[in-house]
Amino acid sequence: MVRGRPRKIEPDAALKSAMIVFWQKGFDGTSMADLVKATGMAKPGLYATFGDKQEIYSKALEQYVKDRGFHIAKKLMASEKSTRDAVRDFLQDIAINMFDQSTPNGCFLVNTIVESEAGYFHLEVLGRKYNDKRREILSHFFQNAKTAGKISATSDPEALAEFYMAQALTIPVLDKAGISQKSMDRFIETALMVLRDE
Amino acid sequence: MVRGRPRKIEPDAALKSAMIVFWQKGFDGTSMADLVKATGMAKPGLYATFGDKQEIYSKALEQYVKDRGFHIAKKLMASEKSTRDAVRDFLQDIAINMFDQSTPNGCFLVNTIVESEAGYFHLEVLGRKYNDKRREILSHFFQNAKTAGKISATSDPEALAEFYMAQALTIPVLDKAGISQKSMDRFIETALMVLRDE
DNA sequence: TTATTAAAGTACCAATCGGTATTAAATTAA
DNA sequence: TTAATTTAATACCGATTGGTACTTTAATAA
Repeated sequence: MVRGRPRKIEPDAALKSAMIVFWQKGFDGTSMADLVKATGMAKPGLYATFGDKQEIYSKALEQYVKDRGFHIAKKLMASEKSTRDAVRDFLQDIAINMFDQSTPNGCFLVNTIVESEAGYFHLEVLGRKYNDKRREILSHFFQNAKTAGKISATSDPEALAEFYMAQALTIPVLDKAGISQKSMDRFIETALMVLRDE
Repeated sequence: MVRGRPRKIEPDAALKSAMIVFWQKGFDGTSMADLVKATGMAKPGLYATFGDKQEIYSKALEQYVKDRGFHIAKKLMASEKSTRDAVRDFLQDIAINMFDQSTPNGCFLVNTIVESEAGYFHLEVLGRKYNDKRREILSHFFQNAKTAGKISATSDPEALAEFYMAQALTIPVLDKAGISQKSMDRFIETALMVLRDE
């Protein structure tokens, strides 16, 4: 059996709470006191369990991406619909998350990319790493679609992957800018016009 | 003549310096000490001239949008090229600003939109206000193009305005994500496929 | 000169920042 | 019971936070 005093808060639960706070208020906007209040852990417990503020942020972002980011991209890969319809689902899945009132607006990954600045520890590296991963998944998707003859032989899978990865970044920004659900739907349809022949 | 001790730093110059710092480090990431160092004004001078930190931020953003944001949109309005070519210029003008090494990466307005969060003073209101203005200009552009017969009668000017306003928000995020100039060009060409018939 | 005006500059405020040393409590193994 | 182990909890650290009171300096008007 495990010796010592039992934990009051499980690390995973604490990390999830910390994620919400960082997502909502950013790295600079979040204080250790905020994390203490949100997680229910005392400050020394946070340091012992996760490390310093930067490490808590890194681990929170990692959990966010694993839980949310890749899940949608993998659903895209598994889709058996037409390319156009599969991409529509992909963008709509992201948009639906935006209007979920039980989580903060926007996207934690996009926040990280935008808040990062050269010399600002590894926020920058972190944001790019996860974003590149998402673009790779999209790249495989369009590569597969091309070899399967589902999209035109003259289309550029890399360019399409880059474009729709960019749209996946845009949707959270539009959400933060206060766009309506109706406008969001129209935006997605317009973005799909790039694939109008497919 | 003006009585009293002459200013060491002109308010406009100080505001420009403050703008760069806020642009680079965000509202939370910028301290009053940072502003003192950047502007050359002492702290009491900043308060007397501009007000508190929030007011300095508001005025810095206002100056940013007036100097940079509308200038590009107005150039679009004045363009006599085809709709497609005019929009290409519009997006490329934004991209060129991104790779200007004399200013921070990204866009101050996008940073404001992303950093803002419900209940977080008027960052939110501020960001939306300026963004709406830009969308209106784009809306007029596509409206004009439609009545002039430069784009198809079946196209939706509001949807096109919304889409390209969104791309104008995306370019700075791509810049922050570390995209290359070559990829940026390819991205713009892909985004123009929405107008491929025009 | 001498007021008057306005800005610069210094020094300070309480509060909060990220981070840690230390002690108290709760569990298991012996 | 006792020792060992692990976490919780309190209290504290120096540094920095946003913001201000007060003094000094440099100009003009009388």
